[in-house]
Amino acid sequence: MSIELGIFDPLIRKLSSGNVLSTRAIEAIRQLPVKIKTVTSRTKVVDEGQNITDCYLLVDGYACRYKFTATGGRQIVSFHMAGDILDIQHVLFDRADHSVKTISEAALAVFPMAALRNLIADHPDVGRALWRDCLVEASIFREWVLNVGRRNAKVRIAHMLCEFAARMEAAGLGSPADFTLPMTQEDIGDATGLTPVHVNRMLRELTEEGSITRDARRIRIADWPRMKRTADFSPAYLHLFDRPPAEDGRSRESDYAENVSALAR
Amino acid sequence: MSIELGIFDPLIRKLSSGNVLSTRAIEAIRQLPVKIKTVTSRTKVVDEGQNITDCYLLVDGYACRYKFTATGGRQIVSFHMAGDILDIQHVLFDRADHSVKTISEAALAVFPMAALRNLIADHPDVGRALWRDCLVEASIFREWVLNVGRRNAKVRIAHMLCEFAARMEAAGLGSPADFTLPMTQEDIGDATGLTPVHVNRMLRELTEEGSITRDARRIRIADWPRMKRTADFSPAYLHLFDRPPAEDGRSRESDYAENVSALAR
DNA sequence: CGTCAAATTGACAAGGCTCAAGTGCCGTGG
DNA sequence: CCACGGCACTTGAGCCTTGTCAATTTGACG
Repeated sequence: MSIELGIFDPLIRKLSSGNVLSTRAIEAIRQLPVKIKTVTSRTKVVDEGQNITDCYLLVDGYACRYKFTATGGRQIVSFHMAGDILDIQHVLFDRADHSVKTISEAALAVFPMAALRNLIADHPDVGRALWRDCLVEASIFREWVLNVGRRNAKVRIAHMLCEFAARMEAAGLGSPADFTLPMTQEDIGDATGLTPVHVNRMLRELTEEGSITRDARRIRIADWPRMKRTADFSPAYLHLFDRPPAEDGRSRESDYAENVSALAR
Repeated sequence: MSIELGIFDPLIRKLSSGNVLSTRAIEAIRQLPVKIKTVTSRTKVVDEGQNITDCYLLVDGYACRYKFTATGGRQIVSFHMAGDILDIQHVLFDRADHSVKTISEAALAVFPMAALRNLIADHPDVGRALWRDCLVEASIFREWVLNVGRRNAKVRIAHMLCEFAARMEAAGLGSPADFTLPMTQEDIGDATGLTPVHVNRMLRELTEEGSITRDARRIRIADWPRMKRTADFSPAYLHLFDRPPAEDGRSRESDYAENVSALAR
């Protein structure tokens, strides 16, 4: 993939699902004054407490957001992939309430937050699309609270893997049949509130059951229907196939994609 | 409190913090065509999977949002108080991904979601304020993931109580010295991912240490500084005292309240 | 071929859950 | 006014899921 050409395509793709973006707005996004930065794995992008002036769009690779307890426990609160803005909340906040780092080699598009604010002021539909994206993220956070709060270790890990796979497919980065997931077992533990040791035990069980396969430190979902069942996973909360709500009283009849993948079933 | 007069005041108060709302916008909010509904405790307001056409503003009392696992485990993902819109995400979603119910007697202001959409289209500052409010909520969800994922039972419960107290003070509903919290021990368990039995044991410990007092099924925070310490609670993630970010390149010098309460320290 | 991070495995400990049996408070009906 | 019923709260005993600690193996890469 040529980085120069399609930097904003995954973002635009995402913002256009569940929303209608004007071609003017799409053009304005493409005109954002970006610099491309390529970084190694485990590079910190945002630091908790920091004042934010730049906006980071993940163009390639993977990242996560995380927080710490006073005793040093780390909790990953979300994973990110191409097309995700890593610090969108700083459009309206001045200070970071959590940190962000890459979990693989990654390419980032950096531009001034002020440019994004101006773009939103000129194009309300972009603001609406970004707001919607934040609402999807909030829905995912709710599911994570449920996941960590009420599911046991195996289900919890399986659910996290399913969600990541579903989001990757939705982002056009692969199909569940042949996923390889980028995170380490420690990352999985930090995301699910478990120790890496116990993650390892549960991954072994999932492997023995035939739900996943593992080689070269990469996890692959081998049996999606089975995995989905053990994971208690139903992707409605990702709002991937929602229609845009009617703008006002009138209901809007669009040729909205009935393109419901295997994931949604 | 006269319900007829001040229905929207807590909401407007909240939206005006960290944002500048025009007087026109405030007037438009006050003109929303509402019906007041008073309901008993444990009344369902929104049901998962439901199509949403109405918007519910909590005027008085308390509510929570929750989800279930396949095995029937309930997880509360947030608590709400006067001034909170209970289903704001349905401005942009057509389908509820979780349920909402009251946890006390409550008064609700109901109006068509379409009216809110029109209001936002006419007043971008209202949209921005609501977006910001959703971002604060997302930040709270992140903290809950951390809380449930990485803190032990006692700290977890203490943290949840501190957060609720801080939000109540910010909403003008009392000061930490004399809070009474509305939720049952089962609610606390469902919010923290614990069983009610274990919640009871931890509350006893917190009581014996002098952090809280309890009578007539109400919990009161007795020693705020101590409680804050055991809870690992620092309220930055609530974004209560953030300044509004500069709209564009220019930095904005407003007489923004330096009114930092005991909670922030 | 040495180094380092990630993964793996075992033995043991413990935090939190389950089950079970109460107690206390409060509203309701007789 | 009192008895009853229901719900929330309490408490104890034993178990189980997950954590802790420690040692070892594997794989990637210079």
